[in-house]
Parts: sequence; C-alpha cells; structure tokens
Amino acid sequence: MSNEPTRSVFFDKVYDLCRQIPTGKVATYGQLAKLAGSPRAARAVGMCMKTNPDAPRTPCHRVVASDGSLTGYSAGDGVSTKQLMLQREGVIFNGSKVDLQVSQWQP
DNA sequence: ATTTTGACTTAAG
DNA sequence: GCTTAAGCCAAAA
Repeated sequence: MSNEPTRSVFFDKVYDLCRQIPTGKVATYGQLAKLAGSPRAARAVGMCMKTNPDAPRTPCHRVVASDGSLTGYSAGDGVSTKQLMLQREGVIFNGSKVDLQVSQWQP
C-alpha cells in the first residue's frame, strides 16, 4: 500500500538517487537530473528538495552545485552547517567548495 | 490552463 | 575572478 503516493517519476528518482549517494560523497544537481532522466532539469531537482521537507529521508546535504559550491540549504546556519556536515562525513573541501575531483559521487 | 518561481548550468562581458 | 544574461525543467499558485 502506498501510503506515500508518488508525486512524480522525476521526484521519486531524485529522492532515490539522493539516498544512493554514499557517505563521504556528493553529487551535483545536474548529475542527479541526468540520472533522474532529464540532463537539463538541474533546477527542477533543487526545487524539489526545497519544496519537499524530506530532510531526514533525503540527504539533500550531499547535493552541491556543479562546481562544488554549496547552494541553498535553509537549515542550521545554512551552507555552513551543510559544509560542516559534509566534512564530518568525510567529504574533502577545498576552501569553501567541495573537491569534486575526490568527493563527487560516481555511479 | 497560464504564469511565476526556484537549492541550476553555461556562456559571454 | 566576478557579474549579467539566457536557457531549461518541473512543480506550485
């Protein structure tokens, strides 16, 4: 029984992908969008996170911008909390950005 | 059904 | 290196 109706295939895939991101790794919006079925829906991906408070369910903090910068995140101190959380999970940061060369999720 | 917005991305100045 | 512009997708009003 689906107590939680599928909002849309796109949403569902994005959420699923977020949960597939291993600890210590990060994915970009464009990457999730591509994996979700639309390589140009990066904006839609980010919007879905914000419009859906699935925080504990979807580790949206593992999702960063294409160049490793942390964007959005309206929890805690914002990107600061997000950054610290990622560092704590083992993600390598290069200054104020994620080192995608090392910590970007590779499906 | 139409319009607006939004946690994006890429290109150009 | 940073700012501005345009393009693209999907959901919410």
